[in-house]
Amino acid sequence: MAQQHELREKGLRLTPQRELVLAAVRELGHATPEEVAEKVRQSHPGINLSTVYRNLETLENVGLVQHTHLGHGGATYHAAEELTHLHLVCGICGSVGDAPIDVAANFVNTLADDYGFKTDVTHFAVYGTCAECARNDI
Amino acid sequence: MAQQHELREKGLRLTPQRELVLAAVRELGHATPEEVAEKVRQSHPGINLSTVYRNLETLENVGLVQHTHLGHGGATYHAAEELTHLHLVCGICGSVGDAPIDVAANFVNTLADDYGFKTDVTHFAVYGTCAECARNDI
DNA sequence: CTAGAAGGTGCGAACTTCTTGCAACTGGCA
DNA sequence: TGCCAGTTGCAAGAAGTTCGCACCTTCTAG
Repeated sequence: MAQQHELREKGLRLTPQRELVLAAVRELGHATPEEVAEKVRQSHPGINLSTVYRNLETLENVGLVQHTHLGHGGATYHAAEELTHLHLVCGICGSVGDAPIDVAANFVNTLADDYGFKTDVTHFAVYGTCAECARNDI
Repeated sequence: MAQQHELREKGLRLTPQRELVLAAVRELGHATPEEVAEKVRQSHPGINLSTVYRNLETLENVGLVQHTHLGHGGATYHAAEELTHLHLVCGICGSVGDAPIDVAANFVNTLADDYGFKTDVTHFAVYGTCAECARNDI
């Protein structure tokens, strides 16, 4: 498995829990710590929530996952490979849609040129109303 | 005072606590509930945190204030009048800068046209690195 | 193949932040 | 002036996250 090397290469020890947490994040796309824990428990019921939190933090430190704030309270984690799109969070139904990064390229460049602000596009959620809710609402 | 009318006009009862909460939000620009509470306590020490939370919620319902997610955990509140700019949150120093809404106009239009997504520009924080930290970091 | 050190895990307790129930109080209207 | 609904303060409670500590597992070296 290439996956094993991934962790080892980062100087991490290869534990079942760690592999499971990483696999869960990848499978879920984006998930809260608790969702990750729930997913992991399907194959490894005894895993502790603290362990999930610690592993998410560890994996984030080595760049394999990353967290984003999707609005309400807690952070949401993604696999690093998936950070190629923006998140469109609907304030009404709570759904999270995707859009390719380049729709924001212009915006990012403007901020960089005019304000010297280096935007981390993958980290911010775009808040608003999704197409479906907009249709129902009006 | 016009401020009194504001609250009355919205069908709210005029209490000292409520006025103070609104005044605090306006004065602080953007603040967490706890910061608002702290501010209010300078002139009215006995105020309860619950009261601040409830008033922020009430004021938001009538459109006098609004909350935004600036990243870590809790919500941040603004006076409605101030929602004419974006928030540029620096992930390193934590500072919150401003930029006029129109820098995002293009971006917003693209999302609306291509995805039917109605972006609430004032609600989302733009995450990244501010000019100062970018300078120190590189 | 085995033993030891470093690192990781589980568990429980503590924290922080925010919410809720309830009794007492107060602003606004008649 | 007096009543009623809306508000407040207090305290308990829920949710999400972190921390300390003892035990266990992985990896390295011999």
